[in-house]
Amino acid sequence: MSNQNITEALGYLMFQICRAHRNRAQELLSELGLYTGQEILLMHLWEKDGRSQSELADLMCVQPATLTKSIDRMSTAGLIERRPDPNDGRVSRVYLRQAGRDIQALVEGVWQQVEAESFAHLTVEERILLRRLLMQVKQNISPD
Amino acid sequence: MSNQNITEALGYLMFQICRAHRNRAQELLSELGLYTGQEILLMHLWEKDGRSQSELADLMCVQPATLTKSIDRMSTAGLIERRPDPNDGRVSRVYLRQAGRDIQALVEGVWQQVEAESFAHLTVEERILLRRLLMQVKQNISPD
DNA sequence: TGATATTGTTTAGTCGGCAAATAAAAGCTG
DNA sequence: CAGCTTTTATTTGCCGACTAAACAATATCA
Repeated sequence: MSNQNITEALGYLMFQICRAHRNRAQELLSELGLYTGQEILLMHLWEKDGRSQSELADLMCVQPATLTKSIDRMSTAGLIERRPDPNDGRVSRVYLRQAGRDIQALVEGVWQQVEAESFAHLTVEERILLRRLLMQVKQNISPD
Repeated sequence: MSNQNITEALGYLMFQICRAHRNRAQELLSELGLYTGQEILLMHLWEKDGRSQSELADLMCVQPATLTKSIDRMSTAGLIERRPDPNDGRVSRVYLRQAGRDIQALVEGVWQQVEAESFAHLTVEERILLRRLLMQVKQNISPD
């Protein structure tokens, strides 16, 4: 119970898996001209276009300052664009451009592939169980 | 089975947990003057002092270039120091300095605290099960 | 109405990561 | 032994992430 060694912590195990997951996703996403994390932003726009930056920051659990630079780069790349909110001069809303829409299927394919690789050799029951356990962990640690 | 939506992927769930875990650890480690990831390097030195950089890179699943800069900063901070290997002119070995030894108990305390917070409300059986499932995922995705 | 919060975004600086190119030392091989 | 290959570490440059601070626009309230 009192694991002195960090190496044996469940948190460290998850840390290693997430890094491997990220590296594998990056390997495939780089072929689409994307960097890690950019597909998450696109995903939220595919779900609902024209979100404000603070809205995106909340959804992505990221600081607003992180988004500013990322949106700059993705705008330069032609994936998205900023447009000021007509009703509130403070907020700037983020909209998909055509290039950002066009890669949706490819990006989702990448995620499905990595998902399949990661959770191979697990039965359906085990996946359901894993999801239930992880949901509990998320509730424990997320500042809801 | 064919989850179109990335939000519902198990990989995304783990991604969110890892970020929350990292942020929580960072919050506590910053009080010790450490940045995220530095405690992992120290951990491997506490286990065995004087490791080479390539050895550390393997253990940490990190590129050598990442370590170079991190070791620079941690050396400046007085936590560790580089010493050339007497038998092989290529390798430089990393040794703990006193400040790096002194914070071991504090850092391990932080990890135990975050571990306890993260995996609260899970029975012993559930933790064992979670570990088994995660080990399988790690084997799937890690380039052993 | 006018002074004071509050909210949304940006800027500057730092850190952990990566890839690609480079340099230096050791190992191998004919 | 000379030449090629492999291993080890560094440099450069970029991206995602953070904090702290600044700035601009809207809300709030006396």
